[in-house]
Amino acid sequence: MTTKTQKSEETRALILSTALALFREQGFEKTTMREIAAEADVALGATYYYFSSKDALVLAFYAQSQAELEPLLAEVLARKHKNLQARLHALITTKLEYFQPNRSLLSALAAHTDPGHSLSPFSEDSRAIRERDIQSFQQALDADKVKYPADLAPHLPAVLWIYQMGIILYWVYDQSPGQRRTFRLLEKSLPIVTRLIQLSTLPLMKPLRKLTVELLDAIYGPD
Amino acid sequence: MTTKTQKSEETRALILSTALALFREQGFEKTTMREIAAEADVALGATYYYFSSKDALVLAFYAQSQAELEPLLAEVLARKHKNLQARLHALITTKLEYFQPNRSLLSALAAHTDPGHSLSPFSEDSRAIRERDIQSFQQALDADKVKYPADLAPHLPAVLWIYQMGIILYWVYDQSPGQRRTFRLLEKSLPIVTRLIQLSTLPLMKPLRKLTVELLDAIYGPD
DNA sequence: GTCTATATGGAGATAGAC
DNA sequence: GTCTATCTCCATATAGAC
Repeated sequence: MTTKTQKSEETRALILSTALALFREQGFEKTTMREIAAEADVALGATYYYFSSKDALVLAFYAQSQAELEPLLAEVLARKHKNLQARLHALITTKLEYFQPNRSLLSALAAHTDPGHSLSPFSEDSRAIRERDIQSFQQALDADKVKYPADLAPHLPAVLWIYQMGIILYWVYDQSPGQRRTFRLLEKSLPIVTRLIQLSTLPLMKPLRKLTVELLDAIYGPD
Repeated sequence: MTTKTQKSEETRALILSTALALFREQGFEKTTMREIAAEADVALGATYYYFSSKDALVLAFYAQSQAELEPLLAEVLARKHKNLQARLHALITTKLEYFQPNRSLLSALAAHTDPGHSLSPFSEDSRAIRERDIQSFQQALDADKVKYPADLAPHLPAVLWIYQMGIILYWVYDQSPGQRRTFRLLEKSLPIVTRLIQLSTLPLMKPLRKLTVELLDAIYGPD
């Protein structure tokens, strides 16, 4: 049965890698399940046996990517960056570089804002991936000795994650050569984000911070 | 030929209203083009003759909605609100109320972040609608005698429009009873938005504002 | 458990009737 | 120009072979 399981694992891997190659070459929409099956030399049904839908292939890619990214991100966080801004910059650019070859595939993921859609970054299906990803921002924040306001601090990782998702979304659809608009966006927005976090500690900002925390509680709190 | 044109116009209207009714009843995804054609008593091809795709029906709905909304929004803006916050609140709630019966249909619009997809609020196809909509925020800003910083002012309508789109997106997928979470989100976020705009006039905020304007220039500027 | 052959039903395209 | 009948291709489902 080891044999069987192993053979199965190989078939699964073959189908996934074939699919990813085709997605890369022709894009997600253009590639059909029939093509994937034919190219991998299995019947169409076999493809569905391993991946219950075309979307499931993308989800598998997403999960695999996150697993491969984890050590890369850990390594990035282990480096001695001079401040939060530098760490965030390193985290985000590492991800963009990693996803570069499959940029068009990511659009299949980014295309869905509907939290009910399994491919949405906000869906239940991608919850585990999302929570791990948010964790990396927690670490980026914790690497500083600086104290963030107690009321705001618990929300910051999720806020930074949303910021990152915005950047990635922009990048996915960025048609400029080498996606240079995205990098300009990153260079311009990152200082604002970190500056705002710094400002939030000022007594003058107390009222605005209070409003912001209330807003975040409303978003993440119960109905 | 008046007859012909008129008959045609009637068929078109019939197909559109039939489609919208079905979308309302069963949702966008569940409704098939075949059903629409059958219910409207025309051949499938006729439906495609008037609307080149299922998405085109939604776009037609969007355009029609915007046309119907325009006088409503003008009326709202004509009322004497006490400040920007009140005007924005009125604008946004008016839209939400108007779209209430077709909330699920809006998800077909909101589902696409891809600016290349015609149903995206950022697409070329919806540019005219978008620009008119941004105009209403321009008017909401102009109704005040207050001067906004000259560097930031030109960007404010588009920024407020994005804020509105965020609220609408949240509303579309809000599963809480009566979408009360969205209204809480609106009550909590609107003061922050207007407060930030006020703060932006402070000399202390000059550096941050400068960064923000640079960011906006990068977003809306050329490649 | 793994996989094949075949079926279903839908979006969209098209040739041509009127 | 308006519309019908029909076709193609696709995602997905399923019965059952091995």
